[in-house]
Amino acid sequence: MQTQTLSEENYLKVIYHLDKDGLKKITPTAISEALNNNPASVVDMIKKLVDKKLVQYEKSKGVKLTDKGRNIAILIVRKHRLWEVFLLEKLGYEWDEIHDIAEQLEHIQNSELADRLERFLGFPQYDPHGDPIPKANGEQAISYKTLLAEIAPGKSCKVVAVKDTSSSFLQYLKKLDIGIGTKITVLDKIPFDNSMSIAFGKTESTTVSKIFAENLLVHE
Amino acid sequence: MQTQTLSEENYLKVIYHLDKDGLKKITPTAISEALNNNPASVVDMIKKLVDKKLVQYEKSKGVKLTDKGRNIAILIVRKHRLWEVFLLEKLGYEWDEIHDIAEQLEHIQNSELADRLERFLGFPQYDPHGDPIPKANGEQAISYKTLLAEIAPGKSCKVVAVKDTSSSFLQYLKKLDIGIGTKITVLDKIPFDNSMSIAFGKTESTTVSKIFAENLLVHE
DNA sequence: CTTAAAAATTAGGCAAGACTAATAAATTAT
DNA sequence: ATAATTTATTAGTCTTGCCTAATTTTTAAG
Repeated sequence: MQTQTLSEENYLKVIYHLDKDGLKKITPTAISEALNNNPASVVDMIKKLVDKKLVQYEKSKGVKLTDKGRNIAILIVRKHRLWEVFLLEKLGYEWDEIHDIAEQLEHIQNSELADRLERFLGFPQYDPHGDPIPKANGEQAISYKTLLAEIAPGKSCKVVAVKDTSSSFLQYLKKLDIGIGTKITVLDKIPFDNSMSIAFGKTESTTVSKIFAENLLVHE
Repeated sequence: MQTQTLSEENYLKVIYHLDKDGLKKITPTAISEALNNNPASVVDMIKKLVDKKLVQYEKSKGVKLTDKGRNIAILIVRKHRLWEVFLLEKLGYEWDEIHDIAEQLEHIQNSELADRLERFLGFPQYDPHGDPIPKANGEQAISYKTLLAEIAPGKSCKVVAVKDTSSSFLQYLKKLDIGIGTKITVLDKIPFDNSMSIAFGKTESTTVSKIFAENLLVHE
């Protein structure tokens, strides 16, 4: 099993992410926009990836990952998300700092690394942005990410991520003592200004604004 | 503060390691042997590193790291050794598996990473090979290590590190069941070939070669 | 001191992966 | 359907970091 270059891995990952829905045609231009590079470079790389049987390419159907290519991409995503959990939970980084580091860590090559890391972290299901972490066999939990604003009164949810990563928002959350994993119960929604009253931790009731509720991602 | 390429970092690290004693002249050939590449490549890179003011080079005095270059090298070594501790203690890797992974991890770029990792690991002083972990300010614990080869017959010592970290050597140690902390008693030295017979653990007597004894670092 | 051997350097190339500019093909709009 | 526009592709360069072969410089030996 030959190994990929860093660049090849990044292409596979981007193609995988662009394929989210599975319907849209993945074109060289789309890839070049995602990678912030030149379409001509993409065409070159597609040829290389086709040679290596990591993708298929037909002008009419666009780029498709082969099983082999998809497996590699999933492993990279798996590593990325596991490392994000590590950076946040173990090293104490903030939500907005971990992505760039995980972007580097995801390329560390060692056949056992992802599995060992996963075990060490206690088999987390979601990363700190609320995205599901693929399992060793490639399976993925479904992403239930919703905005707090969409939770119905009476229901509870668990904070998985923030949409706005500005430090003013993060500091506000810290002050409230809301973090990843905090369980929030929605008590009431006020139609007038779309604010909501919520309960969490030791706080029995607090009112948060519409903007607040639209920037907190939760799992039901 | 501009960042280094992977290759540049590897050169700085190798030059730093070659400078251990501080006396020997560091030549392009020595570097090429350490990196397992061609002297011509080394000459190219030296020019580049001189331009970046990371090393100085005079034919008569050889290659010297500048303060800037040395600081970068020390940080790489620091990261390498911290990651080794992580891999061994947290992820449960074996002694001989960690080097190659740390070799990749040492290049992860983030200004806070080493410090956070160090705190997470509880400020370890030595890595799993017994080598001191440089502190954030560049200071290093002193290495009190001696070679097994220098231990007099009749005396005992404790393994603290290996000099050769090749996996062939580490695997040999594993097979013998020698690891960090193993107590070894030197029974005899054979002047003919500088081999020595030693006792350790349940092994009452085994003969090891000169090369072996010169690659095992111990504490009397 | 002169010669042989070793080390350093230069010159010229190569592969990866990016770029620009030019051209061809496919879409979209008229 | 044809023109206009957008997309894809090709050709030719560039940089990084490596290589080989040839040459020069240094060191070591006789």
